[in-house]
Amino acid sequence: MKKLVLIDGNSIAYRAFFALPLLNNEKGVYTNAVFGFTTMLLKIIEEEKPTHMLVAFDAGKTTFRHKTFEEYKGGRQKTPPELSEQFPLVREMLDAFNISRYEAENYEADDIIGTLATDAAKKDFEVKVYSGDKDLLQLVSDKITVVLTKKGITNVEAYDEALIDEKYGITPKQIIDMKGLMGDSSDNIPGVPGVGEKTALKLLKEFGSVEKVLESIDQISGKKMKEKLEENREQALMSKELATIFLEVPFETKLEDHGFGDYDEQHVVNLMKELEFTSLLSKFDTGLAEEQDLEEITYDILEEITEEHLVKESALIVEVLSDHYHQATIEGFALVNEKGRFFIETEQALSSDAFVNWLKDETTEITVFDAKKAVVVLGWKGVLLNGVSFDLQMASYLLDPSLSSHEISDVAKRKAKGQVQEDEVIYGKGAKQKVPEKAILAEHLVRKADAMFQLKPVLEQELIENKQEELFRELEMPLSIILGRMETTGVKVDKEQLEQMGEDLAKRLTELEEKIHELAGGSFNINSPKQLGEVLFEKLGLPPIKKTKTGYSTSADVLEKLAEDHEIVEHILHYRQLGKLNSTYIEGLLKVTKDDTHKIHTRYNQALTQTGRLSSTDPNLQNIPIRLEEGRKIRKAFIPSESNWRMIAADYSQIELRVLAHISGDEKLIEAFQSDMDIHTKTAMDVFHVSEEDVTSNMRRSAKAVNFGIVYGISDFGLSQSLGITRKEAGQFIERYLSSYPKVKEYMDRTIEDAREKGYVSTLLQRRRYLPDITSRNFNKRSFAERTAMNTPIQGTAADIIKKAMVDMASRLEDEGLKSRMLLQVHDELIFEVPEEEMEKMTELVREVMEQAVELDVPLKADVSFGDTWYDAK
DNA sequence: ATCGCCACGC
DNA sequence: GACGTACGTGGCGATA
Repeated sequence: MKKLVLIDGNSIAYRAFFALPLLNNEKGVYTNAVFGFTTMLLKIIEEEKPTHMLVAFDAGKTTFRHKTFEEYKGGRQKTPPELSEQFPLVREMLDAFNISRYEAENYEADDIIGTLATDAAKKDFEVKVYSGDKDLLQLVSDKITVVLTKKGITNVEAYDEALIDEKYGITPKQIIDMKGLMGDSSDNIPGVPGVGEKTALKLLKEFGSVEKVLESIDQISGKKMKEKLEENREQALMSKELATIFLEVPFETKLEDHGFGDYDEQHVVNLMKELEFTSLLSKFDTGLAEEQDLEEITYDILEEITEEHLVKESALIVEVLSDHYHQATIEGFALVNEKGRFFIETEQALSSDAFVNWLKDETTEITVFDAKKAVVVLGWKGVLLNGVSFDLQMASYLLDPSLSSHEISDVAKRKAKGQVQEDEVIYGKGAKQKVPEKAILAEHLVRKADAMFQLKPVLEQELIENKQEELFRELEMPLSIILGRMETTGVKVDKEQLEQMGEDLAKRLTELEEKIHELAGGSFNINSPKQLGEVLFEKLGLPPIKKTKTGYSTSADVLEKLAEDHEIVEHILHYRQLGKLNSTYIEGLLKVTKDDTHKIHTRYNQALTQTGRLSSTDPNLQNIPIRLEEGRKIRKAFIPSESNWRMIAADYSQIELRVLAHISGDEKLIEAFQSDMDIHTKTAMDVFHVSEEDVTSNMRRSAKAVNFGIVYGISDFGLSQSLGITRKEAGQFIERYLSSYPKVKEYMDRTIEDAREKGYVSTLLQRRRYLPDITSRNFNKRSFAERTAMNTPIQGTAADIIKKAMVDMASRLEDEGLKSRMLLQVHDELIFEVPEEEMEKMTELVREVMEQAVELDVPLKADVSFGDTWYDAK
């Protein structure tokens, strides 16, 4: 069957413009509307698979409707120039896709669409109309569907007759009557004053049309309403006329001329490249095109490495495919410096004394990508890499942590230095990943090293301009080596302990499962939210409190509210809790424990979070349970790796709030920390204006939640959730907090202002986070950016501080010749394993180093504890 | 393989 | 009044 898609060009372009932030490409051309439009276009092509397509635009300013009513569309805001300038680009994009476009003097896009749609319907086409304008609903019939944008650009809703009936209770034709009565402020159609959507629909359901309503004025209840209708007879009829889409626009072309399907992909790809729509390009086969773009590169495959090749300033690739780099295979090396470009096979490299010694040399200045990975991988092979001076990934991350990729190929593209293919193109991905033949591998690695060699001075210069050089050289670079050592050291676990807990849990889970199935009156998978939802809310008839996109919500906060209604609920909560412990922690940890050493080697990602914190994977050792005793016991399995050693855990007390006190300079907060008060009690005193004795546990709980909110930048909504109060109350609460701490309020305002001016916020050690949404017209986006602006300097500075403490700690351990080892970092906490004889010294040293990491206007406080296991160090 | 839901930590 | 609301990682089930 033939299918015609008609697009209301102006409407969709407007929609895209306002839905997206004001993107521009490198040349400074605004592209957000074109981008949104193109996204929509691709979606339509993919989903509708139209045989015919046409995009209609409004032509000049006046149309035949202005003869009827001069002020038609009066009072409209002028199209922003940032949008106007994009229309030619939209047209260009349509031409690239070989899609017809049409505009006609005197007529609006609606009329063109209406004329074509009805014509096509007669010829038995299936017709889809895309717009953001409800007016078009009048066209709907059994052949014509109108798809309206809902929110954003690709979130749409398709209206057929049934849906219009469901939503409005009228037929498509009556949409015109509805507009006639209620008017349309955006088009400046007056309608009948005092009649809105509700009244219009009521009248239409009773009488059927504007004309019938006017004939039957005497039957209408309400004196006012009668008067209004009487007075505005003509206006109502005129409004209806204005809202009616004209279906006989004269065309020079035939419907058949607007076929779609044959277009030059390369043309589209080129235009998208020019506009920098990289995310959209992935849908096209650009691989070939990119390969053609690569210029030749020359290099040598080194059979013998000599001093000649090993100069001080070099870029080095240590190629490892797997992200999971512990004991991974090295695929090859590439070396680029002023002497040339070289590829070296792994065997060759590692058996060359000259090369290995060069790697070990601390005075070289090697540029790598992901220093930690290189150091760890080589470390497992017994090779030391000591001369790393520049980590390209780290530099890219510090310059802008929000970039979704810091891969060499992407940095190279961004800075237009060197030509590198993406790793995925060379190796494939997932199960299909494999190493290509030597020549291809060698060239790829050389290209990467070559790009790094060129990129290093560029990024270095940017770091200097940003005043981030010290952060880079003195903090993150040394830390990456330290983290690598921590990962390689690993932490020992008591496997038997974990296995024992696992058996215990398994038994209890079986019991709970039986109980739940019995109470439910049948067996089902408790782990499936879908099945669980059906049991709870359909079979057992409990009230569904919250819905998710795909069905009923069964989250813990929902279940807690249902606990009183049915016995089954508490068992489910318990089942969930134990199930989580068993699958994620017991089974999860056992899976990643090395068989021979019983050690776990996590990996820290040092170039990922937006705030400067680390993250940890395989396994994540930063979310081992602690809150509930049941889960906390998992920590009993983390033990020292040598006999007669113990665990030390040291955590910063309220580091974020201390940072806040420092950067805001608020006297009350500073005083509280100088006198080492319980900060939540202090907050309760200040917010509720009571003395210390009069702070109830509830007040303290609320104060704690507000402090939590300040630290994590949550919204009034977030606070209302955590305290179980209304959003309004939560909002008032936050206001009370801010008026209690005026300097904090000043800090918040100043930071937002700052972010607006500069486009980014920074931490104590000059870490940056860019916040483009801070000027967004979208309330949510803007609010989110504002909260981020306030929160990032706090959380990010805390991250800076503990990182500094780690670097200091590592040098102290070395300077003092201690055997103790730093094992883990959990955001505000450091874990060590310590020989018995160093315990006394270490407890003091750790405290001192952490508290002296930086000097603030408030003291930093670290609590140090120890025990035979991580659990006991509390 | 990828998405959605849920749950754990700070 | 919109609209969806700290940062992460991982397991599971459902779906493609």
